Amino acid sequence: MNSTSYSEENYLKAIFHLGNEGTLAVSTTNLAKRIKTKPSSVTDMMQRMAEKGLVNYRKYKGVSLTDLGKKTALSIIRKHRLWEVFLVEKLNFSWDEVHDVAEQLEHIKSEKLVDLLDDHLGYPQYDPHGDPIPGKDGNYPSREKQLLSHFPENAEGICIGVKDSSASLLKYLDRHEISLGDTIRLLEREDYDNSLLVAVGDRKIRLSHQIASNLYLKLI
Amino acid sequence: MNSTSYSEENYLKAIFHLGNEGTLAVSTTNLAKRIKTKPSSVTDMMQRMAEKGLVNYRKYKGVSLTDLGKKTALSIIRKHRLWEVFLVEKLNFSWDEVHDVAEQLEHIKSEKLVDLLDDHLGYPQYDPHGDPIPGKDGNYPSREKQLLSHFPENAEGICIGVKDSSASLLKYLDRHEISLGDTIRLLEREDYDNSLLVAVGDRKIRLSHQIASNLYLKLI
DNA sequence: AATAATATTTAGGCAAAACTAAAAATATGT
DNA sequence: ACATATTTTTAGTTTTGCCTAAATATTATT
Repeated sequence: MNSTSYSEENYLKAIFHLGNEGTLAVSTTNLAKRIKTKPSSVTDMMQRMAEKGLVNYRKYKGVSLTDLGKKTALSIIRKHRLWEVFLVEKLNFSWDEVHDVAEQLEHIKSEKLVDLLDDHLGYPQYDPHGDPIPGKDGNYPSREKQLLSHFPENAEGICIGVKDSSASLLKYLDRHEISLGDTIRLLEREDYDNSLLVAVGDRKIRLSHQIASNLYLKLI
Repeated sequence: MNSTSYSEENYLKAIFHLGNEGTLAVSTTNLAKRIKTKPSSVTDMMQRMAEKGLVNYRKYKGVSLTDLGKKTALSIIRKHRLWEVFLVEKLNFSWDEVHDVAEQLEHIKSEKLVDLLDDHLGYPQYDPHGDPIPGKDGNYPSREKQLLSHFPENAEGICIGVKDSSASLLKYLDRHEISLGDTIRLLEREDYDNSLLVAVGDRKIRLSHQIASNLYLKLI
């Protein structure tokens, strides 16, 4: 069995993140933006990855992950997040410097390494950004809540909490009439500043990344 | 400046190890054997790496490292050995399982990572196999002793100690009339079983890898 | 429903790093 | 020193992952 390449793994991860945990189909253009490459390169890659059984690809219809693809994506995300914990907790990286290094470390191939690292860290459930770490079996430890900033486009959720529970954040939400229990749909992500256009009930509101990365929603 | 690729880094390491710490010229055939590739591929690569200023290459005359090449090689060896220490001391890998994983980890690019790792490990001087860890500046901490098994072909040294000081090893050496202070020259390395043909004084002896990796010599 | 705009795919190429087969240079044996 | 053997290089391909430009589908507009 020829195992997945560095590039393939990055595609799997991107598809997983863009397509609401790998179930929705993702367009080649969106993938291209995410991977920072051209749509034609994506098409090319998707055709090869479909051959390998990693993705479901239908011309002009986008891609989604196969079971194998999803399993592989989860194992990479698992590695990424475990390494992030290691970097912050053991090496004293600050949480915002971690990403680029973890992006490299996640591709190291050794099951034993991951298992021993997991053990060494005490089987953490969340990474330094609060994102859940998939288990060895690929199961997410309770997919209850997710940051609005991590939502895929068009996903909908119910507001169930905040990450930073400072008075100023709560006041902000109050002023904009966003309360726990509200249904929020992500309409559009602005690449430039990472702000989000969301629908709260029937109102459309633009939220900064700052806000969105502090709002926990439960996917519906 | 475009930084060194995964492949290039492996070539640098190989040249360093084959050519008595990067000063001697190394033949393309020997390099090919080491890298497990074909001589023609090596020639190809050497021409491109010479362009980049990493090696000195003269047609039919072999290659050696430039200062830049040597500096880069040392930084990779530094990373490799630091990771080995990490794997054994922090994750409880056994010393013989470490190599393949360290081979991958050594290519992670992040100066901060290496520095913090070094700190986390308490600035170790030797890796789990007893090989010295180059410092940030590329200096070896005393090149006094080196395992016979790490010798390049035709290098000569004086036997100054053993790594495993068990009775059985010492008896073996006694029986074969090898004593501290003897001058030993490595004549030939057998790829198949890693055994070595050496000259002790004017006698030629074949030593198993097992033995050679427990004999410390001082290079002369 | 026809046309314009946008998204996606095809076709043809390029660079890295490998390969094989053949040519050229160096080394060896007598 | 000369023929032969070995080593090294060149030339021509392959695969991976990307690119641009052109062709084709799909979606949106009126």
